[in-house]
Amino acid sequence: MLILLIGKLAMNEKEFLKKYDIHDFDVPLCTVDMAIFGIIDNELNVLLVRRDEHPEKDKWALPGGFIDLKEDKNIDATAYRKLQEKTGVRSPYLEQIQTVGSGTRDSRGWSITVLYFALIDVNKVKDNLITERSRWIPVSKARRLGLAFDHQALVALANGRLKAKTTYSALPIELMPKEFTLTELQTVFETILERDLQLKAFRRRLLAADLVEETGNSKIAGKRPAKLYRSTGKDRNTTFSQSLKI
Amino acid sequence: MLILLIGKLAMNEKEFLKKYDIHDFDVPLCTVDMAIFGIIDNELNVLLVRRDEHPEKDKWALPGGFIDLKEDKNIDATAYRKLQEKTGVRSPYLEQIQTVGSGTRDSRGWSITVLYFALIDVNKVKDNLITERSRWIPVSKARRLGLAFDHQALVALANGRLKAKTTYSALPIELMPKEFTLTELQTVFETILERDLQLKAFRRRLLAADLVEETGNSKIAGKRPAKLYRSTGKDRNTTFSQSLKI
DNA sequence: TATATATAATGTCATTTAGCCATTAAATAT
DNA sequence: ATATTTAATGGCTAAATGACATTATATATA
Repeated sequence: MLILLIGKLAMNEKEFLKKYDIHDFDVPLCTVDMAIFGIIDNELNVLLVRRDEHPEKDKWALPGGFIDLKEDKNIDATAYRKLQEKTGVRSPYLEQIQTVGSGTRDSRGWSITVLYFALIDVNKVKDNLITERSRWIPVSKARRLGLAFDHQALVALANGRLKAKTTYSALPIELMPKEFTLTELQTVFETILERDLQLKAFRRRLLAADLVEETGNSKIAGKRPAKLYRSTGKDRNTTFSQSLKI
Repeated sequence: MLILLIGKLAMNEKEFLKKYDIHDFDVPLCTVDMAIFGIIDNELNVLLVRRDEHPEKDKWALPGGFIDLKEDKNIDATAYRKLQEKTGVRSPYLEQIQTVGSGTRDSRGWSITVLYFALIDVNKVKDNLITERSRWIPVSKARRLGLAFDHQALVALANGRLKAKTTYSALPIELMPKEFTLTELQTVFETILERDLQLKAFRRRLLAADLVEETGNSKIAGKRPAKLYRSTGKDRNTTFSQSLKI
């Protein structure tokens, strides 16, 4: 009897799925967009592309696109694929930020986009991928370009998240080349936070948490040579108990 | 000439949109799910519903559903609507957590869900909405029910976010009735954090940040009457510079 | 060669906030 | 009255950041 019942339920579900067609319902358009950040000349840049197609053709936009239902196992895979296509970078720092959806943000109809942000060392990006239609643009200048859709707001969202995380983590290390001086790293932090930091407090914080270590090399930029450091790889997980003031 | 060009572009876009049909592409199924939390008998509960329909019929699940493309202006509106349907609560604390998507989480095909969490005072929920098929269930027991889809993981995600936020904010105040004692509030914090807190440190933190204020009333629970407090309404925005240990 | 200068790095104390534990306060029960 | 129990405060310690002075190491130049 119990088995019969289970059998009946299973059959019902089978029949249900047989008849089920996603196209019977109105569904929103669904995309993944990437805010890929990198540091160029002590400035925070975001990778933008000029749209090849309608709508919003020829406007600058965040790289992104549709989920490939055959290729992408999950939604993170879509983001990794997009990032790979645009930068060639293997293992970037990637994090989902937020999903934005409304009936008005895309002229094609009700649409949602899952926004990710990525932090990469710009030197790792394959040169041939940076073209007239795919460029690093300073975040401060991006708003003047009149980005496609609501991508202006998406850049602001991603930038806000990066800024917030920078007050309680060492995530910006992901933006650095293999070897860097602590002065360079501090400058990157200051760029993101849009304020100056105390030199001593900054170093103490990073070193106490064992987030960076000396490479033994040094770099002559100014007068006295600066020690070069590398990441210990802990920066993706470490959160400080005390956050920096805003 | 320039005007002609613009005219041409505009026409192209118009034509493009005319031909555009979302159903020409394979799109994922898209839902919104809600993890609605409340405190009952000093325990963290989540509102679950028994599924009326296939797939996963009769299994317990998070309340949720499809975006109503005609009614919902944006995706937050979908979440508010779902919450209103299930609880009748007007202005809950609501926050988007994460979007989960994969080809395997739903038997109907590739699907994504935008997960929200809400914090409400259980007393505000209309009694008639709590039925045999829509019940408060302790988070600790939810995992034993074998929830539908990946809702087990979604509850864990939401619970994790709540726990994390409780270390650096006063968000759990949103779970309290209008008037409450600080001992009661501390118990709620301890429930969420799954550890005891220092009485003095807890009060100092909340009072110094001006998050609660005396109502002038008191409540006789044990021996000495306890002062009753109310929220000052700052708890949604305040983040402490120093987070509690985990 | 000595000295000025600029950048790098460290020393030290003040401030803030959480952790901890003892003590006091205010009610009820006996 | 006194014991008991829960509520609330006092006061010290510990940990981490903020602020600023001081020292270190290179180059440039008289």
